[in-house]
Amino acid sequence: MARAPTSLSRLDPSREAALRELDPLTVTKLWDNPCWLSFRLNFIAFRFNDPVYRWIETRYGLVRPEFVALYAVGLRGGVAAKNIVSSSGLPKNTLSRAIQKLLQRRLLKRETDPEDLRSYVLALTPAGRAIFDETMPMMVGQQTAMLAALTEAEQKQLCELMDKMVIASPSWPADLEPEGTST
Amino acid sequence: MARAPTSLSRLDPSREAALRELDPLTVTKLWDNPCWLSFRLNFIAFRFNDPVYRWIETRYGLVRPEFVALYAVGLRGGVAAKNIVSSSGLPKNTLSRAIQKLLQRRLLKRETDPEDLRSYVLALTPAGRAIFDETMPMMVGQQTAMLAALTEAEQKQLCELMDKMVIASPSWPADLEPEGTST
DNA sequence: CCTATTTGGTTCCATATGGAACTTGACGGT
DNA sequence: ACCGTCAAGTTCCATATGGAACCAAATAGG
Repeated sequence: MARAPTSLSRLDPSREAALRELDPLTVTKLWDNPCWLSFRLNFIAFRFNDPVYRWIETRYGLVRPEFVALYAVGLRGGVAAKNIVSSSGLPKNTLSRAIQKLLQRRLLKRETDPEDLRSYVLALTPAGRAIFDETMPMMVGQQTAMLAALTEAEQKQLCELMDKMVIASPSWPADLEPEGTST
Repeated sequence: MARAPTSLSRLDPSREAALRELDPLTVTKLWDNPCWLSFRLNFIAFRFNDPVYRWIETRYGLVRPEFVALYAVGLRGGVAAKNIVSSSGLPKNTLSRAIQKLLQRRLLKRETDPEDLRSYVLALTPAGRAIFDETMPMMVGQQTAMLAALTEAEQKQLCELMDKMVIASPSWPADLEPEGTST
């Protein structure tokens, strides 16, 4: 598979239009790149993340890791920082700071976990919940816009395919050998 | 669509296994999150980017924006910095620095573009090409591992669905209104 | 042509980031 | 009960990052 499976297959007019809109290098990365998966993932994710985080930043002054934390707690109250760390991939000190900021701004509250005195159980304050409730429709809206090119059935397919991958993810290599370090 | 279309549908054993492997908050973000698309994209992309960039960093001492530039030029020689900027979403000063570093290390060479004297045409040196040629199989390998959970047909489907989205991308909102700023 | 505006690339500087060390509590083995 | 190891969260500090100003060349428009 030297190029993406859909490399230069059909030259329909909508594709032509897209090619004209996009930078030539972007076109190469998307359609003439053996690593089509990662580039398309990053491309689509970026088109979501970038406007969404900019909106949140200008509207609430919340920087990305802060919103990550707020969103996580909004989605599932009672979590601890470590959960947010392992679900987000952000370093733990970055999240520690983000949580401090949210505590200062009274968007988050926390109390020590009686099960483990090192750990804290996090919850949204009403103010935090208000932000969560306001951002959610915006994010869903962006998602809907991005999925609009697909039919309902295709959206379901996409969801299920990603689902399969996610379920298989524990078996993916998380560390690549530094070369020839075979067992 | 209050949760992901595949929320808690089938409770097959492979899913059970995945649920046990993953942090409970990750599970919530993946399967009980109205914004399933963005989280799954980021999740899968992260599982690719993180090991790949760590490998490159430890092996060649190339940091992410540096490798982004090197890879871009490897994929399509003769591009300029601006192309890399617009295809990667990285800020232009970050890329300027990355390119400087690659020039110093003689992985990249450049000459002023006769068409536009402000601009430079970039190309890989043999040393740069060597790195490109070595990293490519590793990246393709990681991609293959990640796609292994899908059948050939499903891989094709996934590729085509992402293709459709990418083609539609120029019509997605790139800036979200700061609220109620209707036309 | 000459000026006004835009664009490719670089530089400046305040700030965010993340590795590593640290503190305190949990846990396993003896 | 005691010690070594590990894990949750914080702090330290060197470095990366990215907005904004900048320079030089291109392009537009009178």
